[in-house]
Amino acid sequence: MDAKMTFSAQLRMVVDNGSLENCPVRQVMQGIFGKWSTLLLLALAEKPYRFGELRRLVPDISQRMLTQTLRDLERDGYVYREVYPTKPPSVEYGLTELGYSMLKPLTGLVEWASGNFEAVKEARDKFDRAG
Amino acid sequence: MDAKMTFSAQLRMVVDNGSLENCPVRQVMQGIFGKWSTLLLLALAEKPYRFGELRRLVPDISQRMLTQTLRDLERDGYVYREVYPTKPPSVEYGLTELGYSMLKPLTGLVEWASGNFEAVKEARDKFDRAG
DNA sequence: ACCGATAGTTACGTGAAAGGAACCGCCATG
DNA sequence: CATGGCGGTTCCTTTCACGTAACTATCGGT
Repeated sequence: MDAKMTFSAQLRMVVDNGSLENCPVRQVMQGIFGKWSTLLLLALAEKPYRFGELRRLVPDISQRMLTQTLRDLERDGYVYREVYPTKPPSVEYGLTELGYSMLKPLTGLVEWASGNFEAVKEARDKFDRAG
Repeated sequence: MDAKMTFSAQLRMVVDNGSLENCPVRQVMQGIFGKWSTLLLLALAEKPYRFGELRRLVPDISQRMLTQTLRDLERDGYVYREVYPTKPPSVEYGLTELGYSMLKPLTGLVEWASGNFEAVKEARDKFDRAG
């Protein structure tokens, strides 16, 4: 659906629907732009992981933020959570179809960022020097 | 450059480079994910606008946030700012080449969000009902 | 009896981001 | 002479995302 939209059509999607607070695009994007969301989605894109594996894979994340971010991603339907009744119980996280589908445009952005951060860095330095 | 990257290669881009604080991908993405950034970039994609025109186009933004967001986008090289010595002086904002280049992957995400917010909404409702 | 690993939850604190309101200089118009 | 539009800046407050630390429960091993 909506295969190609003009910029102004997209703008209207973002800006309309009454107040901006209720804007559907904003509501979806906010769930993706958390500090750890992209990182975890990329990790899970490779293969499903268990909670502890994710902790070791992303050492800077706290236990609390890992739980919370995974819950948020699960709530939005990007990630599934499966509990195996082993002892001690193990919990597997992985991407849903919706998650994979969303990851495609998201990785487009990640690739752009990793390919262009030099240009952005230069722009920043130039701007700051012009001060 | 980096035409195709595996997920794990992307993950390494995000997670490596020593501490996450210095991660280049994160540094670039944070400049894009502000509350008003996407909205303004989409607006400027249509055509250059003056400060006051942008205010009227995005009525919910405060003067302060409009100035600040435009400055941030200018600093990162996505937006140019041109002052015309009319009276009173008028200031035009528009996308740079870098801005247009970044907007392509970004609109991919916006299109995904506008096409799939129903699915996300359903996932949220289902999750919340399951309690 | 105690320690570590599993996968969390709860309470509390903090800094960055965002919002609100007022103020600024300049000029043109009524 | 003062009012309004232009393009901001400054100060103050609030909100929220994120962080730290401690606590939970169950089981296996030593």
